[in-house]
Amino acid sequence: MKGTQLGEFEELILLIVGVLYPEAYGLAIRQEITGQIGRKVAIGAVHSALNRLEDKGFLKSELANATHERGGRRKRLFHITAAGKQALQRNYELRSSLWNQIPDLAWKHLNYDCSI
Amino acid sequence: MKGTQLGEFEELILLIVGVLYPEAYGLAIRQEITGQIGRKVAIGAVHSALNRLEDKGFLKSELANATHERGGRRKRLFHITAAGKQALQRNYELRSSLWNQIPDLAWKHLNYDCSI
DNA sequence: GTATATTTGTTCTACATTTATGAAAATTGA
DNA sequence: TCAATTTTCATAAATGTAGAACAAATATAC
Repeated sequence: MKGTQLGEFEELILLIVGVLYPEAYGLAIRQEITGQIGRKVAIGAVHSALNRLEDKGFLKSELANATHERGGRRKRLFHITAAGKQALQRNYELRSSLWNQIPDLAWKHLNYDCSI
Repeated sequence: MKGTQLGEFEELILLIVGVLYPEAYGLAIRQEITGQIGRKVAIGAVHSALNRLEDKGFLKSELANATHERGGRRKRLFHITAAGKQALQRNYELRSSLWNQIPDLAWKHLNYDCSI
């Protein structure tokens, strides 16, 4: 992948930023992944994906003002750019197209529980 | 990703193996990617993805008999396993679900061509 | 017929990018 | 200062990318 391509994890993060808008920031995104999707990831993985996505122009971010809660470093809130939305749509269309091109024949052999 | 996850390129290869069934082998897959999809990849990239997919249990392969064409070496023909189909479907459903959870609000700001 | 070239295809090796992990550092309210 | 929250950083592992080396078959020249 060379810069403009969207990795598997990156696509997941991009979608979740959309779902969580306008409260999409590192830790909340991680919670969504572990809680809703049931996949365990470290916080660092999330942030490195967020940074790459911003470098590629699929996300933008700004620092939010401090909240009135105890503790709490300022959050970096992310949102999807037009390019990000376009990348998601392009991926969706490509996969749909390929999926529809798969002949029924390709699934037939799955019914027989043979070893090959 | 820990062994069972499907990478972006791996998912593409998996789909194309389905499309090309039962004539899915290294070079044909590469031609489909460059010709139909317009993405340039080296033949080594295709084979390493195929090998990983077979290791993960998403593909199986067998050696076909040699053809009577010029240079017709035996091909290694791939086909999707039940686990492979399941992985594709799971990915599809996860992305559809997330996409539908994105509030309209998340796209509103794209209409204004502002810098943030 | 046999040696050599040509074509088709896979395997091997090396390296780049993405994903993964957890500890350390930074910022904020009390 | 202290405790809470969030990001940043260093590092390792998995995935993606590239092309040369190797193998096996047919074609062609002699």
